[in-house]
Amino acid sequence: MPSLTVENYLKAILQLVISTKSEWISTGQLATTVNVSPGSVTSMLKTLAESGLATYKPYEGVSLTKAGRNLALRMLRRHRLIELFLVRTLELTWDQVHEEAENMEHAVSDMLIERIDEYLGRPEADPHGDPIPSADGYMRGERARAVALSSCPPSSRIRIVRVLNQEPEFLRYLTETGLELGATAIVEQNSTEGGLVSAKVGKKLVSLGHRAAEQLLVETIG
Amino acid sequence: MPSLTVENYLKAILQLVISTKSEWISTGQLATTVNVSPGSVTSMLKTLAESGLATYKPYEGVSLTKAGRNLALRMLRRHRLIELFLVRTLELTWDQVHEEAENMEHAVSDMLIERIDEYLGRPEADPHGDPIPSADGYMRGERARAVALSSCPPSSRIRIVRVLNQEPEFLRYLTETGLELGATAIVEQNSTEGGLVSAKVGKKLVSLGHRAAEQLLVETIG
DNA sequence: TCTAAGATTTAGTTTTGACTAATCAAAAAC
DNA sequence: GTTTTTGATTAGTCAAAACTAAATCTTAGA
Repeated sequence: MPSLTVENYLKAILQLVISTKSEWISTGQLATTVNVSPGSVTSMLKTLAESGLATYKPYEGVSLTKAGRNLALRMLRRHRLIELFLVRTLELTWDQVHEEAENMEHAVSDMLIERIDEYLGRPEADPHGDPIPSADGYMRGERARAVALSSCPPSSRIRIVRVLNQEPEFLRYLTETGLELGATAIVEQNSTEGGLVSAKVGKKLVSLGHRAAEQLLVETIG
Repeated sequence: MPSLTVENYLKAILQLVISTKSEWISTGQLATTVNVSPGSVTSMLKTLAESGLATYKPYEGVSLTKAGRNLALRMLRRHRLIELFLVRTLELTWDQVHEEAENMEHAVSDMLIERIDEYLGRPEADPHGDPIPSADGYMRGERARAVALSSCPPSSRIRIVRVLNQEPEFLRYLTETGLELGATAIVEQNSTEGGLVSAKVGKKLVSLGHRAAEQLLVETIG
């Protein structure tokens, strides 16, 4: 039975693999994302390697083994199902559930997760649009069609399908401006120079920094 | 922020205080209930005393301070609300929820517990009939009127209001025989010598050992 | 009152996962 | 092709919480 700490490392590695689109993750990257000193990461990587959960090459980085990847996917599945469950039953908002799920994901049984999945009707995505891995470790579509809002030219008609940044403040800002999941908008302006994207959401004109617009994945419609 | 381990010790102490009706708990009792060696308990008791959560007298035992008692009550509250929440939303059975709540109780925020309490309509008891402490640390009625089934004379009409033993096998046995929470029955026989209590539940005659009958708290009716 | 049994405490280890500081490798800059 | 900078690893500590075995206290029995 892997410890909570091991579970968190594996999840972090997988998330970096996905977001950087590279198999190998450096010690430093991992140290920042799990918020721990580089030395601690090195020693954990040896532990993971010994348990057959990861492959570790000194000075090169880590990559997940099949077993490690499965465990990481399992954590992602738990996390996302729990998030959706809390939204559906207790009507928590999308900015409240990430933190909560972060803790709960280590404390529930497989049976409970299965029940939650059933209760929710085998959903495909969590409240931020993140896809939910299936029980057998398959991640149904990383939303192939979705692109970052920051890459949409003016006058694109778009629908928000996923938000990568889960910081509560950011999400609350999106809620305020009407940029919720599923909301549609028309890009008005997108200047790399100005570092700014603006879009019409309903009657309001909303502006976002380029950095923020990268965190919003959208589908073009119409 | 108290560790998961500290939370468990405090909860165990409080439960022993309640069940033995004595303020002071011995090292040995505690060691058995938290399933740890006596030496480990001694050192934890010193830790608890240092944090102001308990009073420790060598060779005499522990008792909880106000702070320790409040923390323990908070854990009981969490545990019991989570149990009921799982039964209500996911339709888990009363024999499944104890173990689950045991893990989850350490992993949820106060906000979440508050939400669950609200969602459930501020319930008074969990699926086993155990009373739920209020948020301000008050335990509404330890069911003053309830008595053990083992103490009921023949021909008493009774209703089951609480089950002390939460082992899944025991609870499943009760479910099978119809001795669920709220069920009514008539005591047929209760012989201390034979060490056996039998009662009519609906049309069935059910027999229990004395030890088991002590775990069922009932109200007399009619 | 003394002693033996039973419970409790102490002392010393172990494991896990973190830290810092020092060293070492690799990449970049000159 | 050195040198510098950056990043990674090692070595040594620390804290929490468990363990075992030895020592000590309490108490009940003789």
